[in-house]
Amino acid sequence: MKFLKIPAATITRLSLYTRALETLIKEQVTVVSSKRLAELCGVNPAQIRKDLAYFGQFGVRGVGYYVKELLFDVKKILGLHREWKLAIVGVGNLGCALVAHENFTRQGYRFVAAFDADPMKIGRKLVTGLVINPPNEMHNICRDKQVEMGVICTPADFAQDIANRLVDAGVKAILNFAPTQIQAPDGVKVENVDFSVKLDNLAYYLTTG
Amino acid sequence: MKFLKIPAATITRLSLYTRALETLIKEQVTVVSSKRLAELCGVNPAQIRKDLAYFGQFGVRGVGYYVKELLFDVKKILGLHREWKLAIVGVGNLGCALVAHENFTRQGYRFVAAFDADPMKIGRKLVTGLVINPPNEMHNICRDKQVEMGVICTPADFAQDIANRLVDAGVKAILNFAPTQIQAPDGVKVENVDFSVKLDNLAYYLTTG
DNA sequence: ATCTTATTGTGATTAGAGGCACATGCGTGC
DNA sequence: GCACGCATGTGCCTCTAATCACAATAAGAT
Repeated sequence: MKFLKIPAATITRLSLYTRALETLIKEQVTVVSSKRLAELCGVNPAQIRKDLAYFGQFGVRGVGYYVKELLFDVKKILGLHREWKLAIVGVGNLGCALVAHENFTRQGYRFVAAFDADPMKIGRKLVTGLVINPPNEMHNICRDKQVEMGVICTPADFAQDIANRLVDAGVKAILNFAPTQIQAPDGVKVENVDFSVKLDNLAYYLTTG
Repeated sequence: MKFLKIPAATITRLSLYTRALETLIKEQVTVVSSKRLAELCGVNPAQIRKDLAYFGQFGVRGVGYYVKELLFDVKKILGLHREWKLAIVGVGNLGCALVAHENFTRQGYRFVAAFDADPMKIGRKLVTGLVINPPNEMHNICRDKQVEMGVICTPADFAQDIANRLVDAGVKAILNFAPTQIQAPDGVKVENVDFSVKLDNLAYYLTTG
């Protein structure tokens, strides 16, 4: 396949594939067809084949895909073959929950720093043993601990300021849970986890059918 | 404008617009152009005008949109002019955090029931005063309290079972935080909040540039 | 009253993603 | 060793969504 720009949706689906493949491994399935995998992920079989085709040839014609191999390859494509160092900013209810959450721990995502503006919290430890630091130390600590991703769990009003600080500290990827749009310079990727938007979608659906 | 099927992406953006409009109201701005609003939301101005055009004419040519009016209209479109009754299932760290979170409380989303399978938790109260019930009472309680949306915060393995119970209890909209794909019958809308996928996106971005 | 300026609403255009369908090629059975 | 069946890889087509560009039109200035 020629060298093409890869759709963001493809990357998102690759992530879905890894989960389905992990499930298959648990069930001791060794080979899977695009048809079967498609059912598990709720997508079109051709879609799967095309997504994979962006990165090479992973299947065997007449057979399918070897589950373990494919999982390895897809993880490698996504960059999940290594550990990632994260910092959490805003250690309220949600922030604490995330630090301990399986979605992070399952793969190689590790929190190595925590920040909060609340003076009452500074110096305290999270359940993981992580010490909470004040935001003004973000620059030094993040560089020190080589933080690669920042997770923002502050109220919306502070999110942009925190994002700026993270960028300043050399962080190139931000996961934003605050319900607001964050501006970041080129070269910094922001992903929003916006459940208020999802809720509104549901409300609309229920309202109109 | 003719009667057309409305893209899901449009609804998602409408939700973004409401947030930007609320910010503008706080800043006492009374009129806004599609250009300005587009900047705030990070989208194309024509996109905004077209999104709105699906539902009618809301602007004044040569002037722009009256912020307060537009916010009212868009909220009405999304169904945010009324209260919505939710149930939370899975009251771990994340579940607890969500029940108290501003994203839900800000608009008219109200938790009226909570469920968890852990016998240690049943009968206890959340910070909001909500009593935790066992899953087998879901059917009766949800119908009793007229729950309209269900929020799933269980581990992935239980998510599908819980979804089935919610559907059985007459719930027509599900917000799923578990990292797994949920099957639901026609007429039931499922939205996934999947931060493990978002993380993987960031990992990919950092890996390949 | 008319002209100017600003901004909407929308038809036309472009871009892009998803799905179909078939040729390709691997493995198995005879 | 050959033929058959099956699932991949991929060119092509379709459909949808985003963007452009302009005509319509409202407010304010002259």
